[in-house]
Amino acid sequence: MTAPGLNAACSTTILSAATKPAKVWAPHEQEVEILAAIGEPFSCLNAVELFADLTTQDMAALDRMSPPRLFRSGELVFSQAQPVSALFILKAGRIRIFRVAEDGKTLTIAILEPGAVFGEMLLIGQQMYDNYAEAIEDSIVCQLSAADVEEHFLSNPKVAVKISRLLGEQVARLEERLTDMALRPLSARTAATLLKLAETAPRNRFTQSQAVKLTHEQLAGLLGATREATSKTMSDFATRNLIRQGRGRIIIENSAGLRRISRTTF
Amino acid sequence: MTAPGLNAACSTTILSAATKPAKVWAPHEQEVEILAAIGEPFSCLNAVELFADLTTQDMAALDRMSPPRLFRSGELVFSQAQPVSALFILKAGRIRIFRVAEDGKTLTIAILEPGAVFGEMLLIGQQMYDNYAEAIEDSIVCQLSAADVEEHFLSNPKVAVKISRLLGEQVARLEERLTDMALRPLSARTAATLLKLAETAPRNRFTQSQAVKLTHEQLAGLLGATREATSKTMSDFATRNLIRQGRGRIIIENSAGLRRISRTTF
DNA sequence: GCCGAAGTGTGTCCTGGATTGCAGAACTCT
DNA sequence: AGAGTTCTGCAATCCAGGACACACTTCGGC
Repeated sequence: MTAPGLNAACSTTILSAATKPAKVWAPHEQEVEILAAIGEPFSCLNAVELFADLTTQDMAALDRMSPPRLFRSGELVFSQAQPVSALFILKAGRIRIFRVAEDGKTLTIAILEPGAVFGEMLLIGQQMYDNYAEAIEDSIVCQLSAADVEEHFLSNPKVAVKISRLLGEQVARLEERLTDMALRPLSARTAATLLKLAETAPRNRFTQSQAVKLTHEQLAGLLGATREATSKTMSDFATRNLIRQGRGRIIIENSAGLRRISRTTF
Repeated sequence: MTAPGLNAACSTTILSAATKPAKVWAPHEQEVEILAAIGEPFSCLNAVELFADLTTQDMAALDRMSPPRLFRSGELVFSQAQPVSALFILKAGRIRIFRVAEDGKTLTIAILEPGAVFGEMLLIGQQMYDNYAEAIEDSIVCQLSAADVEEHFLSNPKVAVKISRLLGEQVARLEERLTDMALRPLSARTAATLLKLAETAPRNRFTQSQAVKLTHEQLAGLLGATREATSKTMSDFATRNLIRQGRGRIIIENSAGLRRISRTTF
């Protein structure tokens, strides 16, 4: 239950610690909390599906080679300046992967939850990869160097197949998103995105409602829309009782209704 | 030189035959031409980069199992109704991969040239894959059944790695396209797309100009825009001498100029 | 408690493309 | 050579969202 899975249901203590953003480098007691988490018994590797087929020895070896590192909320994990040369595993916190246009506008490709693996492009010898990764909460990230990955990984056919599957899913998701972008109005995209995000989110066992922990601005980045337009859509949804709003969090009230809207074209 | 590569530079006879569309099933002499191509000495498999690492025996075996099949211009290679259950190799002609929205509007995901492999999602056990594939010229396609692929393929780690690379490139392309869609105006997207298409196209050795063989409508499908808007952009480009137009083909005259526009944001 | 920052609600104006509806030009087939 | 298709070119109108510009509120820090 403390094992970091793909959803955020893990290790509440870590998460709640990471939740408090500390923009201006204010090392206080919360930092100790986070740092404590680094030393926790659970390695970066286990419980990450990608590594499930490794031998215990390999796993241990890799684990020793992958020092956990803390990124403050707002810090860049990688960028053009510091191009990807490693495989990252997100242990705690949240990371936003995004791209930047010439004029500075950005589109968020994904928002990662603990347990996610990123920087996978390196696995396939891709140099050109102009994505940025930024911690949107204080986050703990382990990194495996390219060489280590090469040695322990690509040799193992089971892992290779798993990587293919991973990438394949990503392709499917991206194609879906692309067509949404091209031929669906903002309202539909918003509804769809909320639902998708909710899947990952923990469900309140009593009310069955689910909370998405994002600001309108972050959501807008994901939708490829402006903050204003997104806000408008959200308050529209709110008045229709499809969602409830709280500063930085959105609670899905009526997922059926959202699903209907998400299928709408006009 | 007759070997089908990833660009369209191969086997001119086949291609020119396939060029003539025959919408209403009019089996005439052109068909014989196409059918003749089926029997040609070159197998579907060799010269496709994905299979380069197979043993000659494996290759021969697979080749025997992959009957070439003719699709008329306009025919569907697969769809929801006939979901993907095989790996396809495009031997001659051109295939358009696309998705459909509820209201019937479509977005073209890719336009494939001879030598391309598609239906790769099956490789990774993806069922949900609501893409359609349609021949936009008379095309010859070989197909490998899922079982055959499984047996001869996934066992081979080199091939697995190659598949990863393939998918990885696709991910990169899609992310690029997604951000273009989200934050670039039509003109920029059009220019960028033309340039990308031109890469694949053969280059006129004298003028250095390259021709993209698409109608405005097909291009619009790729851009996620209407035919009209695309036409407008194209004639704009034409008056600026960036391109020259011909029914169903666009000749790049000034790729530097296009590149400049493709980087523009406004 | 107070202050500043971050997050949200609105309102107005303005524009890039979608929509609609034709008309002419270029091919293809017979 | 004629007839039906397929492409391409306009032009008029409409509208979802972008760009700006603020006001208000909630929160975390001091």
